[in-house]
Amino acid sequence: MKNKDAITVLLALGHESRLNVFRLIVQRGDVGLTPGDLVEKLGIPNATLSFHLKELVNADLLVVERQSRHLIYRPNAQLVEALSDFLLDNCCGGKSCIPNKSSIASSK
Amino acid sequence: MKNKDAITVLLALGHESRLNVFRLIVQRGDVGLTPGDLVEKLGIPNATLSFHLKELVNADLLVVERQSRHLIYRPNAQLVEALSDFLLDNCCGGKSCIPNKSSIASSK
DNA sequence: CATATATTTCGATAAAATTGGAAATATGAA
DNA sequence: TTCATATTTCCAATTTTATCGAAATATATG
Repeated sequence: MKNKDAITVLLALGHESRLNVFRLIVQRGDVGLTPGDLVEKLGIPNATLSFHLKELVNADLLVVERQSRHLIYRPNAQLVEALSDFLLDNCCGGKSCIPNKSSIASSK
Repeated sequence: MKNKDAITVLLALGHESRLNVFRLIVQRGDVGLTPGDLVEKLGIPNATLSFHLKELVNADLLVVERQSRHLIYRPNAQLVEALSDFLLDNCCGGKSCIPNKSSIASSK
C-alpha cells in the first residue's frame, strides 16, 4: 500500500455518513446493501448518499454490482487490515512493542 | 470507540504530512521525535507542522512530553488497532469471513 | 410505448480544512 | 539580563469538501 492509497481510504472513512455506510455494509458482508436500503436506514438524501458511495468505491472500500434495477454494495474488509498494517509498518523499528501479528506474517 | 473518535482519528491520518509524521514517529517508538527533527526530515514550515502535530495529539495518536527546550512526540499505536476493530466490528454479522482475531478476542 | 422504480449527475451554495509568515512564548546558557 | 534555540499561536487568504433539489439515466413491467 502506498501513501496516497492510504490517504484516500482514510479520508473516505473520515466522514460521519460514510463511516456509517461502511460499517453497515461490513456487517452485511456478501449480502450487501442497496442505496435504497441505505437511504432508508440512514435518512440521507439520495443525491448525498450517491456522492458518498462514490467516494467509498473510489477508495476501494466498497465493491458494487448491478442486479437489475438495483445496485448492490459489498465491503472490502481486507483493505482495512492492509491499512492497519501500513500505519504500523516497522513499528518501533521492528522490536515487538505491539504484538502485531499481521505485519510480521505478511511483509509487503 | 465511538463514531466521533474514529472520525477524528481517520481525518487526522488522512493527510499527506500528518500521515508521514505519524508513520515516522511509529517507527521510532518510545524514542520519539521532536518538531525540529520532523521539520528537518519532512521540510515542512514549523507553523504548518505545529498545526498538524496538534491534530494528531488531539486525535490521541501521539503523546507529547516536554524535555527541557524540546518536545518529544511518541506514538499511540494501540489506537490504530482499536480503530481497525471498530471498522470491522461484527463483520459479516459475526460469521468468520475474515479471520479477525482481535474483534473476537476483545469485544467492547 | 408509457409508466414506475432505482439511482446518478449537475450545479450552485455553504462549510470546513490547509497554509505559512510574522509575532509571541518557553527554556536554557553566557 | 541578554542572547540563542525550540516551538507555538495568530490570522486571513486559499483550497478542498459537503449538501441536496432538480433533472437525467437505467431498467423493468403492463
